[in-house]
Amino acid sequence: MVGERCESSRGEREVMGTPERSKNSQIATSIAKFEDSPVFSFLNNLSPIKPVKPVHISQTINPLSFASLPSVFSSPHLASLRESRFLRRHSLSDPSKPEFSSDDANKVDPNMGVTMNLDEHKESNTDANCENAGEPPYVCSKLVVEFTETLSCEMDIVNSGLGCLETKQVACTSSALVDQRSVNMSEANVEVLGNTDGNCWDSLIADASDLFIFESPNAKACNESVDPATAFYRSIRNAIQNVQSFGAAACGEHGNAAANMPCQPEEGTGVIENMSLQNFSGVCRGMKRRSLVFEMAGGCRKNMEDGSACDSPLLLTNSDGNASLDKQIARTKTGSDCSGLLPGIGLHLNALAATHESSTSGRLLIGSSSSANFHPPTTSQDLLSSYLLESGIDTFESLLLEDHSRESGYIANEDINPSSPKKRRRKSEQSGDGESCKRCNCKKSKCLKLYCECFAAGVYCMEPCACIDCFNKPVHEDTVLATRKQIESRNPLAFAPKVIRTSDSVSEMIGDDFANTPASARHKRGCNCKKSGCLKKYCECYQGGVGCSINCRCEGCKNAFGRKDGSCASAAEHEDVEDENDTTEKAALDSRSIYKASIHDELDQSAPSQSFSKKRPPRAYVPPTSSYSGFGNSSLAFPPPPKWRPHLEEGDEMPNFLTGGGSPIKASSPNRKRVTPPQTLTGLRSSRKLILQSIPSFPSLASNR
DNA sequence: GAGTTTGAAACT
DNA sequence: CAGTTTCAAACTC
Repeated sequence: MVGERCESSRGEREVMGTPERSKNSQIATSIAKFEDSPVFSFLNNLSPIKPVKPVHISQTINPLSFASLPSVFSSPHLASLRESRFLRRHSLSDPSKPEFSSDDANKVDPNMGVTMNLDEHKESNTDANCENAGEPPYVCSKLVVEFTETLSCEMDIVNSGLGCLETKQVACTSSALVDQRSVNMSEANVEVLGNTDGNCWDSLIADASDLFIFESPNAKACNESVDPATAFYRSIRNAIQNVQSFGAAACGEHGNAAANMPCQPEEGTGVIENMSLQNFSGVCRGMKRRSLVFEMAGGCRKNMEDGSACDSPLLLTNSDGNASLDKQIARTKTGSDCSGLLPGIGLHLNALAATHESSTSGRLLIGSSSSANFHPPTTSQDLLSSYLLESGIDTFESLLLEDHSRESGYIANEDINPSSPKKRRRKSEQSGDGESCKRCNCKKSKCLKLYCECFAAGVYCMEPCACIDCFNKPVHEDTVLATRKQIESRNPLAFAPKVIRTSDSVSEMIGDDFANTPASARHKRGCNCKKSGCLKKYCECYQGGVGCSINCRCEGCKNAFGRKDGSCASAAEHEDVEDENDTTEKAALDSRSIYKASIHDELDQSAPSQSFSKKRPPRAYVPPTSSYSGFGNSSLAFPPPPKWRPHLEEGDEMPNFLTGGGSPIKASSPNRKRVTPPQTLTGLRSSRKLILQSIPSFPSLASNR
């Protein structure tokens, strides 16, 4: 019964708000009216949560007020300590509950100074006299404790007397101050005391200042103390927390009968204890929440005790500064760990990489690469950094996302075009184990060389692969990594994409539609075709769906995407001649059908093939310096847009995006090895995504560093 | 599916 | 750095 009453008082505080009801007569009426109601009992069980909300709201108003606290509350370890202490205090306070019971007035909790103080205070309160100037400072704190706990309906207000009720009134004001984020909760209590007993001011202030010392990491030992001073501090702390938790509600309700709805001291002790325990659990919840809020203010380093805690205004406030990041972290971390808000960039990237990895099954080195990103800088890493900078990529995340989207498109497109054997293979692969697997067919390289598409793409070989004696498997991870390192040592960008989109080329495009044309990208190293005329996939430029450029050493270039001499077949030409060119016709048809089928995907992918989807012909790249013109306009055939078609088509070529080998620094072309920096991507943001598409896959670049 | 072609990758 | 070899994809039949 007592427990019910106590709980009911809390619940009624929400329902009832007239201060005048705080009078004893009204209290008694209220008690008689509600205490026996099972409904209220039930409601009271639910009530503890409600009073807290206003507190949070108030906290949101002035979250900065807690700025000074972080130093005290910020440490996760400390947070745990505090939490444990809350629990401990709980257990300690529980016995104090009986204090409200006169029967338990003599009950001594050896552990609890608070209990003692409260008991003493209760006695003093029974005198309805808050003037305890003559008492030691810690006695003054009792007032605060009682006041606050009364607000939390944990205290016996009936015994407090009118004077204490007035004190509560004052306390309410202080609570309001607290709500306004008076910053220092102790001030509120000080104010309360000031109203109740000005003599306690100094001591209380001093104590209040010490109060937070309790919250310090080193305070645990202090907590062990049970001396009166410690007890006093604890009382203050409880009071502060209770004020914080219930102050807002109490402001409007403290005077009501519900607030005064007491746990009648006359009740059986055992019942009271149970009740107290029960009630205290609710209080504890509020306290925990409050503590969490503090911690949140300190940087949100602690897990939210409950879901609402994560919704706390402070969290939101915190999110203001790092909204996107927080959201991301919250999503990835299920919002349970606010510490995620403050992870190092490495952690963030790891998470991203992990996400990416999960999204792209079979990704070989993403995880390691992500972690490897933070290895001491190496030449390759520097290159990557500069590369990214030049590319206008400000985040690895975007790179990852882009790469992922690219793969997605690539995968999606695989379904569309089943023409070639590889397409079929890709398709089967797609339906099979994974999009990332390139289904290599290596027989001698053990899939540990760039010959292997899977390896070059940074993915493990999987079941669909027909490779022999394959080492590119998770079981040989060490070997794979070592090999990759070796290769990268030889060519830092060996795993970088061969085709890179350039803003320069984009800017050269007349219309926006051309921004996504293959001509907007170029093979970094250039091809070295001799016989294929750059009209087959033997040619990396063609395979990549880009035109040849000055970098190419190709002979007889007929690259439909753009010959290195700058000539190009027009769209009309492609349209007209596509039937004429038997060799490329099929591919052209395929590609166009793909375009049509994948226009929507293209929009997202921003692939150069988009232009193709519009039946725009491959645009000849007309480099300003196009000096190679030896291979004229012989071919007007509309070729399939292989390299970019991967997005649309099957993805034979897609691996090339991921596969490396292309080193801007050292061209490996047998005919002419050059030191060719990656084409600078100084494009606008508008072209960023386009650029990103040609960015080397994150894992490949970052791995093994 | 086997064989051929091709050019990048790797090696010297 | 150039030439050669190796390799596997692309291609043809």
